This record gives sequence, structure tokens and C-alpha cells, in this order.
Amino acid sequence: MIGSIPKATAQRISLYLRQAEMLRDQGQTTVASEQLAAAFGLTAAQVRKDMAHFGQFGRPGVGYRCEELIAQLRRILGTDKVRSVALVGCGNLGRALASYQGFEKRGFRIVAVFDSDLQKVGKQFGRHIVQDIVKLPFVCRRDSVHLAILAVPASAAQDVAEQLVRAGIQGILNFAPVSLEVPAEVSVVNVALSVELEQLGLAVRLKQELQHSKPAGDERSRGPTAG
Amino acid sequence: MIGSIPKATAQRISLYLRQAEMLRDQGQTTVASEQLAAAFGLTAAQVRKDMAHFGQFGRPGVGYRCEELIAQLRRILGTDKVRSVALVGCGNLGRALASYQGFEKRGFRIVAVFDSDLQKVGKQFGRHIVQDIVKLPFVCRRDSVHLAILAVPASAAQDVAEQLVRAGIQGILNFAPVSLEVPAEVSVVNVALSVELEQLGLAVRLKQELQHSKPAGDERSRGPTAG
DNA sequence: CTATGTGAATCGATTCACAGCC
DNA sequence: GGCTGTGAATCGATTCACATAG
Repeated sequence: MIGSIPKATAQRISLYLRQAEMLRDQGQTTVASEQLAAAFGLTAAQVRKDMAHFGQFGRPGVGYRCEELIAQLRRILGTDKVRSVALVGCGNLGRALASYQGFEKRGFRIVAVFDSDLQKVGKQFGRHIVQDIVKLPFVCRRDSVHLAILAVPASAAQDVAEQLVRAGIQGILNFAPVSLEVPAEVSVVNVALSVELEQLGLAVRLKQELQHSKPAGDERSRGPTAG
Repeated sequence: MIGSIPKATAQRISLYLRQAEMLRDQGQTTVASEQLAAAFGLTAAQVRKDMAHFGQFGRPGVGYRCEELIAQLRRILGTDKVRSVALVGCGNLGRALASYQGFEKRGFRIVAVFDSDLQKVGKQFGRHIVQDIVKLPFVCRRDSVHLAILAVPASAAQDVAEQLVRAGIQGILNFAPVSLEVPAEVSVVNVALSVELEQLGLAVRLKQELQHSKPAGDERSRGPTAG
């Protein structure tokens, strides 16, 4: 059912949702495929194909109703209900993530913060008190936590990931620059900050190489210009 | 020349580099396609195709020489020389990014930190002193800064991005959850933290849907299990 | 007349299978 | 024997073009 959504489409759902919410907040009640496409450097046809996978709720001559679209996309992402998340690792990055407002706004709630460093356990951390990581299984079961954010040093990442798995976590958002080895039934999404920066550097180089041949126009573009 | 590298391949270069460096540090002198593939959930054939784009320096019966591979990948990414980066925005996230060691390790050096909030200007910030954002054009030109990390609130992002463009920045790593509108000659890579979390949630849902049908084995996997 | 939904065509990326080299 | 490099085949995603609905 939602499993039939192509991978490429799935990766765009979040973008459509964000844009639809933005337009709704600006007072629009409907949005055309053309308009969604422009925001991310896609084509209108591509957007319509994607939408068709979610069921057909576009009105020819009008577009998609923002509210309907938002509700539908949230249902697919599973963020129509608030989901609990555990944060592991209280370094600089962990601190920033713990206080990041964006997660709450989009249906995720950090319900507990852990660290394996006993020096940090018991300390206040935003609105949380840092807990010993051995409490993880108990808390995850008690509070139905299925997702975890892993913000520990690379050297500790694999070990902590295994503790997360044993605690029953089903998905790990991994900020450590290592590839985690986990059982097949656990999902991992890697956010490698320096990889993103490398991709940016490469995109800049490629663009310059291109513009050596064809002299540039002056158009404005939007969306990831780096692929 | 490097422009002929397919998009999909380009996105894997950083991963190969990371893995090659890790294996080298563990004492390996060569690495086989099979081994690189396993680390990220790819196939060996795919890795070999990718490598072929970088020029043929694999040895049949042996594999790829780690040092050679690392040097080549760094050259393509442009991180064989250290590149200067400006950081704009000194909130929680900016603070974490400023002190993030991973950037330095991979050839990027944050040479200046800016904020538009005059309360913050002049304050110490890691090893940097926060500068007024109006100094940006001067500093970028003086220090040949072509890349910037944008870690300001969503409401300020577009405005600051335009200042970056006017200052001569060619690439923006954007942490604000908005799609920036920039001239075509400027590259943008978006890192949307809540989008990543949404993708993780979706991946978990999809995996469960699958496992309702086919009962699971006990294999271990690596690499992004979320596409 | 405007904008969706969709088959058909195109494009690109992955997988297969094997010849050639160490 | 082991592993690369690569054409051929397959698979998936994007683009095109148009019939259809409001």
C-alpha cells in the first residue's frame, strides 16, 4: 500500500509537505503542481506523478487542496501523531539537537536524553535530565520509543547502536561518520555533515567546469543545485 | 572531465573516501570492490563501475591501492588542498558546527564566524570572535572563502543567503528548513534535520509493512537502509 | 480555458556475465 | 584463482504529450 511508493518519490514527500504547509500559512488554499515543482527545481509532471501515488485528490483546473495534501502527506510519513524519540550523546551536537525546535514542529518529540559518560548523567540538559544509557531499554519500552538520534563520537557509535537495537529501537538517525552494522529489521539514516560539505564543494567545482564552456545567463533557481 | 561523472556516482565518492581512509588506518594497503560495497549496502559491480569513471587504477586479482584511491578521490572532491569556509549564525546549531572536528579532518577550515545579531558580535565563539555580518564581503575576498555554512533561523535564511551571494560565495550548506532562491551560478546543499528524521520514520514504517508479509531472517546489513 | 492523471517514450542507473590481467 | 573493466540486458525514474475533468 504505502510500500508501493517508489523510493525517489518517498524522498520528496517531506519537501512537498514543508512547501504545502508554508503556502497554507501564507493563506493559499490550493496549490498547483507547477508551483510545488518550482520550489525544488523539479518538473510539474514529476510532481503530478508523485501525487498520483498518494491517491488522486487533485482537481483539474484548480490544483491540490493544501489542507487535504498536508493531511495525506502527514499520514504517509506517520507524523499525523506525535512520535517519541530518544537522543543519545550530549556533546556539542547533541546539545544543539536537543534544543532544536524543528523536530517538535514536525511531529517528533525528544522524550529522553542519554549518555554513557557518568560525569554527564544527572545533569540538566535543556528541559531534560541526562540519564545513564543503561536505562535505555526500560525507558524505550515504557514510553514506546521506536526512534533514536545517535550523536556520539565515531569511536562509540557502533557500540551504542547495538545497545539501541537491544533496547528495541527500530530506526536510528546516525550523526557519527561511520557506517553502522545493524540487524536487517532496523533502519538507519546517516547524516554525515562533512559528506554534505564535500558534496557542496564538488557541486561548485562541477558548475564552474560547466560555465567555462557555456557562458551563463542570469536566471534564478531554487532547490538543491547539487543533485 | 570530472563533469562526466554521473550524479549517482558523485554522491558516493565521499563514502568511498571515508571507507578507504578507515581501511588504510587499519593497516590495509589494498581494498577490493566487494569490500567497499559491503560497507554501504552496494553491489561490487556498482563500485567497479563507479571506480572506472575515476580512471582505471584497479589491479585485477588485487583490488585498489588505498593510498592511490584516497589521493584520487580527494583530488576529485577538491579536498586535496584545505578549503576555507565561513559560518553564519551563532545559535545552538552554529555553536555545534563551529566546534565540530569532522570538518577539519576532511579538508575544510572554518576561518570566520558571523552573525547579524549585534549582541553576539565581538563575543568569543570557540577559537573565533563573532564578526558583524556586514564584514562578510571583505573577509571572503581577503581570505578566498568560496563556501559558507548557513545556520540561521528560517526567517532570516533568504536574506542572509543574498548577502552571501553578494559577498561572492559560490556554495551554501543550508541548515535552515526553507528552499533558498539563489542565482544559477551558486550551489546549495540543504541539510534539513527534520526531513531526515521523517525519512527515518517512513523507512521504519515501510520495513514493518514488508515484514508483515515475509517473515524475517537474521542477517545483518550495513549502509543506509532507508534508500 | 486551466490543470490533473497517465500511457508511451526517453533517459539514466544498476545488474549480469564474462573476457582479460595479475 | 581472484578480481578488475566493460558491453549487454534489465530495471526504475523522468519527460512528453494528450485525453479528461472542473
